[in-house]
Amino acid sequence: MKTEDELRDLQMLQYRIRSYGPGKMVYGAHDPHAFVYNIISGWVAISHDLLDGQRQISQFLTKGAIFGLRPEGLVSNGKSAMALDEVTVCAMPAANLSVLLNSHPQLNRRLVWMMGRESLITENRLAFVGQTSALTRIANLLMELTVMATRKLAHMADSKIRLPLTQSQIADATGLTAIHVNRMLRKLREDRVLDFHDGILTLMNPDALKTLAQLGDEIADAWVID
Amino acid sequence: MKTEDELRDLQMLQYRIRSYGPGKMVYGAHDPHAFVYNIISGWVAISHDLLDGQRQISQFLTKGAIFGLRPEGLVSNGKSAMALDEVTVCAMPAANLSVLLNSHPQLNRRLVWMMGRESLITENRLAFVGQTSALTRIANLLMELTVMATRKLAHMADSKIRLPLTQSQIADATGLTAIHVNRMLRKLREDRVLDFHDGILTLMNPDALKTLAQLGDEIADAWVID
DNA sequence: CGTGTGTTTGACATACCTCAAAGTCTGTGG
DNA sequence: CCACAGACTTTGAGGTATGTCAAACACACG
Repeated sequence: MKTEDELRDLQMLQYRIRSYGPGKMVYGAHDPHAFVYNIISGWVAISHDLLDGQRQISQFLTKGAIFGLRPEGLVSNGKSAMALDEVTVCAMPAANLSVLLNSHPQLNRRLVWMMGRESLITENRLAFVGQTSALTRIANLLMELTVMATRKLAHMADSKIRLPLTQSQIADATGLTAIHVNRMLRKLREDRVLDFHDGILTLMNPDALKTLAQLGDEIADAWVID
Repeated sequence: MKTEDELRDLQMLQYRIRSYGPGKMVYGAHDPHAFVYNIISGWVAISHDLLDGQRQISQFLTKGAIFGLRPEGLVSNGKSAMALDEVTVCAMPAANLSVLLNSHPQLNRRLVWMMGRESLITENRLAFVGQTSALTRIANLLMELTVMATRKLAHMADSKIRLPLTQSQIADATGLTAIHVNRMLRKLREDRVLDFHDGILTLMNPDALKTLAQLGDEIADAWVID
């Protein structure tokens, strides 16, 4: 199912279009979140806050992604969604969605697919954060974001891609400190693999990056929303 | 929906009951997995293998959990499911399941709930692996498994719980080495917090453990399958 | 012109890993 | 019954990847 069809279905709901500037929260860690969101444009980061104030970014989302959904009866406290750049979303009351799901098997299947995709991506991130070096984690994350942004895996040398991230956000996603992320980005630049600067990623050597990122072919499929 | 009702529904499928001994693979990293499984008894570990042979355990599952499900069209290579003790599962062809889902909204909702629950748990693990110390990661994992096994959060001092895990498996789940897990377990024993020995966890000081594990109340709800 | 956020760099500290070796227990075959 | 191998655990010594602390720089914003 294409995004356009999906959006048409969503018009049967009391949806609202909302926009958020960079750094604005779509929902906060302790908000009762009664809405489900579909990204129309821009980047959103979903993060999970721990009791001592540490933050783990679990996902980066872009156009077509759905977020804010929760299992009924479970409170997922400590989760928040932040706009990374200028973001436009379609927000609808969660209650209305569950009604629609029963009558629209297509939409239901789409939703199940999205949730499964999300799981794959999160488990992939977990595996890298748990098992690999700082350099590999960063390389893998940048590959993920690149594929999400461009919706393709292969890139020519010196391609430039806009990724509206700070080094600090890369740190929160990879389980590193911003300072160490900075050191690793410097090393990647010195090794002529990539240059990440002011939200612009330059792929100096895409093949080297793919190797460093320990990229399996399969996961890249999940990064692309068709 | 209770497990009994669900099992009754599953009888409409060509399900098969299968058993696996400790260490046996329910499915391997490169198997085409055509089945979906529902655990009747025992523990199963789901893990994600990286290219260089590293392994990350992303979930531990017990009675009532569903696994083996994948988003249509996405190959999730490198994932495997291993029996930790004597495991009995109900296996059904994935194709049959999707037919049933359309006709049984109850089952469909249950499945969506399970997937959401799974996501919460994996994101929680990611946050701990990415952001916390070895001691906290281990404490948090042991709390998770304890709650899954007993289906309740509170425990009296010196309660004993059977958790059929090796230190090496704890290491694979927490992103540590088995050697370091051993050292941390020794420290927990010396600090009279817990003792983990031959698959038996003794909660010497449950409150101290809960604090160490940085346990939020909400996530515990997701650990219990009702 | 000051304040804040993000980046960059250096010196130093440490949590965790690696390597090495011995100990325990179980199962197996002679 | 003994010898052996294999999985898991335990401990020590030493190394290193990453974190911490400190300071300066750049840039945007009011």
